[in-house]
Amino acid sequence: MARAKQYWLMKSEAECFSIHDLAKAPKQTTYWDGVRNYQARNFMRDQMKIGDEVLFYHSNAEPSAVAGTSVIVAEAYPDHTQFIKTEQHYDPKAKPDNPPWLMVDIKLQAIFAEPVGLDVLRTIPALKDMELLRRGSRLSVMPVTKAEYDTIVKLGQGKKR
DNA sequence: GCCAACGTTGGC
DNA sequence: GCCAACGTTGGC
Repeated sequence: MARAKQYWLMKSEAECFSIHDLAKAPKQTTYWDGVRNYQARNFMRDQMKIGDEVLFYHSNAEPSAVAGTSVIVAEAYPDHTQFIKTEQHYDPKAKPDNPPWLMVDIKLQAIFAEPVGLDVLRTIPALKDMELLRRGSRLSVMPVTKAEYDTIVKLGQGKKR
């Protein structure tokens, strides 16, 4: 039996790589490099599958917000940037025969008509248990429930007024 | 294996 | 730019 689709939230600094950069990328697809946290890596390595849907979150943004959705199009494989000295996320301890850091590929699905800001997320009772909203939460890749995902997508599509 | 020091994330 | 919270490092 097919495994149930899972839902995720991935953070990117809007200044660094925004959903608009993804929209301009070839095939509207990119590799998600730079994850250097074991918990986040383990989510990608062990649980992320092709077809899983992802909330694209802008951190350190004005305002910080979920900006849209994307879909996993390649499962975890070695992140080549860990071996490149000039890369921001270069890891001098990474061994090519056993690379610790992985990445996935994501493809744009939709840019929200109305980005859903952190302040809005905090006001929604159905979202109160989200990892993102936990005090001190710093994970850059984290699971969300289908209910949370659907709630945020609905907000992002915007209401007719 | 403890834990202090340090570095990073990310909201504000 | 500040700083709280957290992860990582390294001395012991």
